[in-house]
Amino acid sequence: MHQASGHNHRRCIAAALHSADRLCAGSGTRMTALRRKVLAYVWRGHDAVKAYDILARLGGDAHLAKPPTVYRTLQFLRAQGLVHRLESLNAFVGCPQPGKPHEGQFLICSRCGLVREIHEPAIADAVAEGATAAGFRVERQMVEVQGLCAKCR
Amino acid sequence: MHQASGHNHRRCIAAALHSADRLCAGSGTRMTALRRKVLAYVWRGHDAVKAYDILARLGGDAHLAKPPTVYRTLQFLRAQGLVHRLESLNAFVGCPQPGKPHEGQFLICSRCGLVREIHEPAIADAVAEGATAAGFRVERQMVEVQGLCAKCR
DNA sequence: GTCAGCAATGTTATAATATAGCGAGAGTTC
DNA sequence: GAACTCTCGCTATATTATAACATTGCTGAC
Ligand SMILES: [Zn+2]
Ligand SMILES: [Zn+2]
Ligand SMILES: [Zn+2]
Ligand SMILES: [Zn+2]
Repeated sequence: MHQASGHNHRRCIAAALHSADRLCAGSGTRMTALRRKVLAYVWRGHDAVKAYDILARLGGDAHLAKPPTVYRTLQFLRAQGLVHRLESLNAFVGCPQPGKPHEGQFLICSRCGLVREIHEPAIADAVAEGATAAGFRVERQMVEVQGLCAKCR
Repeated sequence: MHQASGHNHRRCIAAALHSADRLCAGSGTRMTALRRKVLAYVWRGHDAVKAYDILARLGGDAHLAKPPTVYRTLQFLRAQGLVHRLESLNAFVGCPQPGKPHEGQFLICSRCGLVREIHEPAIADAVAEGATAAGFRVERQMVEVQGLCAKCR
């Protein structure tokens, strides 16, 4: 787990859970205990989480959860915009600014695992322009950058 | 398989195999029959190929290939720059301009499967700038766009 | 030529990631 | 409380990928 030092991470978790309540209330969906538990675990740090790690965690509670439980829950959280999937890692990360649909870009530290989500219009615009120039109509952008974070350089 | 109409696809395959010969000769590696066969199959069209489809194809030749054979061969081809991996599809596609290391961007048609590789410095630059602004040192960029190609729009 | 060395491929087993399909339970509505 | 629907459990299976070791076969020194 990556725990960025110099900040009170409990606030990150609390903020994520609060956003979840707000979003679910707004969309008529339910923020159940299971979903809350999974979201909290995704937010255990600022790195990406594997589905089977969540599974093991839930299983540890003596419930012995099965894969569909985790994947369904993750799908729900993604649909609410609370969690993103990192395609290059087959892993999941909490969205720090859920609520508004966005084209995020992800910076992934290959040393400590930190995942930082940024929203640079310049990137999204450049991608959109490049695709349009090639005759493509963009539905979804996936931008993931592997590298070293400020602390690990 | 996606076969873009209006072009002689045999030339695409021949060009890929020729590039492979040239690159291997230049790097002191061997373009073996197996590698040639896999590369030719990756180039059976302009869409992405799954590892286990390659496996089935090789197995069809009565050799019954095993997964490591395919993954090792793909790894070799990727190392030579002849093939790219599409992270969002868990699939592979031939590089139309191998030989020079490049930060490619991939446009993936969600209807017909066509994969088009572009090289827009504007995209790579925007990503590099965004990452640098966030304190990251970039090692590898992954840009994949899902959408509709010109024919499918 | 032949033999040592190394690159390539074969083989077995297993790990890691993900979904289909159906049924039971719980909250909501009327 | 009966009907409805969303949620969750559960079994099974599909898909993607790697570890570890054995064997084959090319290549270059001699
Ligand atoms: Zn935090
Ligand atoms: Zn986000
Ligand atoms: Zn072609
Ligand atoms: Zn390329």
